[in-house]
Amino acid sequence: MTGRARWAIVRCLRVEKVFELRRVTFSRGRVLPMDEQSRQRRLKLDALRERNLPLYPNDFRPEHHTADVQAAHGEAPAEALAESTARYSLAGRVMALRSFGKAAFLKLRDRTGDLQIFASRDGLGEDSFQLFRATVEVGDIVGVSGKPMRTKTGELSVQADGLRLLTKSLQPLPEKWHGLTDVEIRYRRRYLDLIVNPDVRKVFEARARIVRHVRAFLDARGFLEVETPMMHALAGGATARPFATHHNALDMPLYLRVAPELHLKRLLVGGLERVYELNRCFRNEGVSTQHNPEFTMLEFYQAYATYEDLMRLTEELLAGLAREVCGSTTVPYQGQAIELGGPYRRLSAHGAVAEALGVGEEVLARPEELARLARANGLQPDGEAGKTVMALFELLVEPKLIQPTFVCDFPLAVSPLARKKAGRPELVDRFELYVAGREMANAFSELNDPEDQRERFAEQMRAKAKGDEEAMPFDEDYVLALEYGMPPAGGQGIGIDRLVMLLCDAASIRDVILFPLLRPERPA
RNA sequence: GGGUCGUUAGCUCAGCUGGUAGAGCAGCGGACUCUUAAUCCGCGGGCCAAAGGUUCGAAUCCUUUACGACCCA
Repeated sequence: MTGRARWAIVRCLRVEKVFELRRVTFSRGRVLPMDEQSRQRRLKLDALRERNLPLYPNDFRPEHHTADVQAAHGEAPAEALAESTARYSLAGRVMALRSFGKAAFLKLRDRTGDLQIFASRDGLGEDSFQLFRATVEVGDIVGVSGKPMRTKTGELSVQADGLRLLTKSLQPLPEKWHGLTDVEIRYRRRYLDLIVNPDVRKVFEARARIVRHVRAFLDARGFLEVETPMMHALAGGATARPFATHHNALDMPLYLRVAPELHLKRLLVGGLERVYELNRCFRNEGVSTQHNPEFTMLEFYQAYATYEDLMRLTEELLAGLAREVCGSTTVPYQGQAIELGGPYRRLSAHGAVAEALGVGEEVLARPEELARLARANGLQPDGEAGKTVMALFELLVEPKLIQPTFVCDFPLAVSPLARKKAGRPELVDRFELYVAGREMANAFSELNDPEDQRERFAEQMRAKAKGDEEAMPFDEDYVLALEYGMPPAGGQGIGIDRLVMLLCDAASIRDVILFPLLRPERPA
């Protein structure tokens, strides 16, 4: 044994002794407990130290992916592979390791898939093989070079003539058979989830395809993608509570936007005519399987269009997405088959509520009767008829709308930015699209009468004064924009997270957001 | 906000009416050049989420708290 090696071992023993006494490691000045396995993994780096090799080298350049090997030799028989002169260099994470005395099988995973590596003393040479044995284990990232082969059991593999540890994993991976199922750890350490559960990556790849398709769909129709402020002096455009923050240099309160609507419509005033924004919005409300405080919304606005035009556009968009992502307009969702090929059923909000209550629609117009029906369903009517009707809608109708359904003609009281219905001033030209019992989209013919808009804001202020924390603030600057003249237009918002849930058959919004909001593990 | 359930080894989970904490995988030592959850022999590993309480004795019973899941508003 060389002096250096002996010194290294002695040092290890000392280090081990310290750990034995303290059982801790140090991280950013904090003392953390360290378990046996992590300690063992650190010790394996000593074999590299003894040979003066870099612990975390970055000079290996893989020239292929595992899928390249599969594509080139997927069907080739063993004899053909034995004569093949093809050579590959690959890099990836060791997902499984079955070791024999002088040979071992590794399952190597890169972003294209898995491939088996055969590492033997004969292939690597005595020294490399011993180094491999001393340092590499499941979870590590390695670089491999070699030629294709087929094992006795017929599995396509690469026979390694070079194998290097590129990055040591100091933490053990979750168990190979059951994997990682603890949802809390899956969300908190999404990287682990992605390493161990390949389907998770598929969801986020699908999400990227969906977003790309939406953009391409709108771009092809002459819509301009824009970015408007996420920090607003007034959080308008939706009835929701905002997150508040503060700008130090300007010493002013700011709010994270709850919707981009009012800025996008200013752009209609500016003559852009067709605009869209696909980005984050923030709402300061509860967390659930349907709600994350930050979420991604698409909003688009088209001049000289009505909400009727947008229904047709929506059918086209969703049918195209279903074909793109699921390969069919019929998509499975939580055990149900959802048909996204249009046209979708249409019904009026009042009609649907009246039907669910088993009364005539005219009954909803009588305040006493409406209040009585609301109380009979466990609601506490607050006097505003339109709001009461929509509360009944959410309770009785919404969960039953499994197949895509446009719900039309909403009460004025819940629609402060929408155009009044001609001849029915208590209603607006608006629809919401429901799929699988959930709101997927919200659209209306835009209100472009500045005097009417001024009155609607005033009504919101009255509601706020009465304690409605979700009521919209009065946006004088927006009314000023309308006074210059906004072309008649239709506008729509689509919740991208819910859309991804639908197309990926995900039960929880957390399954389609890489890093959903969770409370800190230890309160600050 | 309310209800139900959960939190035990790195991971997946047992642990009965209270009697000193268990398995598989992973890890460590050894054997093995064709495995597929490799196999075989041996060995370590735990503040039972946290704090209080009841008890001779608590992972187990009670209370509170934290975090999470599901359902409801």
